Amino acid sequence: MPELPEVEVVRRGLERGVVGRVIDGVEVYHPRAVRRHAAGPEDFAAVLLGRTVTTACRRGKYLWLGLSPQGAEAAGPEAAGPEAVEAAAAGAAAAGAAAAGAGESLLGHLGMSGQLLVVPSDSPDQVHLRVRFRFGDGGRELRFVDQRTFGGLAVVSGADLPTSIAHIAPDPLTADFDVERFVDALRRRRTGLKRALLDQTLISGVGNIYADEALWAARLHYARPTETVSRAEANRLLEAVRTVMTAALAAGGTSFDRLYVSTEGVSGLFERSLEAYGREGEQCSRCAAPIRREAFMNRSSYTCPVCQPRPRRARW
DNA sequence: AATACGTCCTGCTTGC
DNA sequence: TGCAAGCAGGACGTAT
Repeated sequence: MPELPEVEVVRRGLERGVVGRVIDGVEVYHPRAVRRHAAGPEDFAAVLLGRTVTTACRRGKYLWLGLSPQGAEAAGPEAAGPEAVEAAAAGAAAAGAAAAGAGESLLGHLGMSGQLLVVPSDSPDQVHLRVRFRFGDGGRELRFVDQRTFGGLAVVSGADLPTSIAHIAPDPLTADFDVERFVDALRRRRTGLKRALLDQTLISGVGNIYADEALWAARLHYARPTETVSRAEANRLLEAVRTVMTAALAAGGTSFDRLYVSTEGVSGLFERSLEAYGREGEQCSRCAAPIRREAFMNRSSYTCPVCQPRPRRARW
């Protein structure tokens, strides 16, 4: 299931594989894949034609491709190569608010099983191929493949940060993540600790796997009421989130159920490094107690019953 | 306002 | 053997 590290691997693949290229063909095979595109599948395909991909960005689990203005003379791949990327990055940093909201982007979310693949045009169609993008250079095409169709694509306003995801909090791997702000906001909540971690308006990019891994690393139980979490514990938890995600990114992500792959179709190797998630009955690497699985929020939570004792006052 | 929960979706696994 | 229930779970709309 793609969370921040997996989405970042995909973003990097898109940066290498499609930035600087001109879209000249779009085919939507399943309308649900573009349900967030308000104007419908036909408009989705039409509005992308002739646009150059200028950037590949990410916040939390969302990723988006910056698009050259509609109707602008299509720049050749050479003209809109790395220079365009640098210009966009510099513009975002320097112009700040002035650049925010301007322009359009192809926004995507992988959901549970979404894949963005950059593959040769003559490679066989995937069973769950939902959208195909061809490029003017005739090179490899971009394919959105999604078995469970929880993911989706849409053309939206905003290039710096699409307006439709302005409610998504910064993610903990960005340099300007405000630690104090996060700690304060977490401790003001009145909910369980894992619920808070999974709330993308508080901190983005954390899903079920890395929430369990970070809680295990920080020796905290998922049902700890947030108002009882000390500043030190909150900082420890955030540090654990960063550590586990950084390690996962270095390993190419976690491919727990083989539905997550990079743009090249490669699985990540972090599954073998998981300490809690998916390890029910196996020994905790710290204390040898068997890892416990419990139903929680209609999904599973894995904890070490010794390292992560259930709080007397539990909240979930 | 803030928090909680049902719903969407498909394919693999489990159990009778 | 075959069928059905269970399970995986991110984000959003709705309910409280």
